Amino acid sequence: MAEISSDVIRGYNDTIILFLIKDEPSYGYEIQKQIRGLSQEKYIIKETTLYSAFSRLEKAGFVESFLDDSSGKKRTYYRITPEGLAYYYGKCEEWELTKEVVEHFIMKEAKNGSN
Amino acid sequence: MAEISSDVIRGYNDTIILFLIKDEPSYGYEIQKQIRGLSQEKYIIKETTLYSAFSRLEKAGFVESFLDDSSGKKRTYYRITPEGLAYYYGKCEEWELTKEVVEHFIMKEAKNGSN
DNA sequence: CAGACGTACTACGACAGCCGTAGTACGACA
DNA sequence: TGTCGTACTACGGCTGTCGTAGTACGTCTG
Repeated sequence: MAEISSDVIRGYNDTIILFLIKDEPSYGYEIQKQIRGLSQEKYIIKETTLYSAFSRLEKAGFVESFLDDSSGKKRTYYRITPEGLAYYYGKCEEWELTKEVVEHFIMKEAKNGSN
Repeated sequence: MAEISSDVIRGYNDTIILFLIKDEPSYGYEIQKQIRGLSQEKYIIKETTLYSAFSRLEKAGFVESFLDDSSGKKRTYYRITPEGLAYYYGKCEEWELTKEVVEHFIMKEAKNGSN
């Protein structure tokens, strides 16, 4: 059973995060669980990867953070900015292109049979 | 016009190279041109990226090199090994999985319209 | 009430792969 | 003779991922 290598996803972690906060703000732990769930355990983002992505995105102006402890837990929520949304849509378009390109070099039905 | 960022392809450069030598050996310059051509100029691999991939692949036992100057030019050709072929097919399967996962987070028809 | 467990992070440093820059070398062509 | 295209090699910087570790607080359990 193939596993997804992180180098493949590398260019899309930011995009995945933006997707998950684009309708409503969320926070690290929750996003991690959502990625895990939506990918059916096929992709589990590492905490350090996730939080460093947040700071990168905030530095870039693609997300804004705010604190909320109304749940009893202190959490840093992230909200997408208009620039972040534009970036997200750009990445979606890029994805379509990338897919097209990569598939020139990929064989589906790779092989039937043995070793 | 979207451009493909290298981080996206990062996990697939090796796969692309293996694809291009899997039926017959080839060499750096030629492979570079093939990638450019097959992707319709959408992906242009950098020389340094390409050659460092070759040495990585050779170290891993996925390709073998040999010299040929019968064309008047001295060239280092690379030939895929059985292990390299197996790796290639594995990557093809991984690609299908990756595609599936990423597309949970991508919106097609991202937006119609302006800016 | 102590300790384990789950939640929610932060800090630090290593490493891999991409890429910019630069340089070599040689043949063809003008 | 000089420029262009071919065919590389070397070096070093940078970005993003990830291993390891540690903090802190709430809840649940015995």
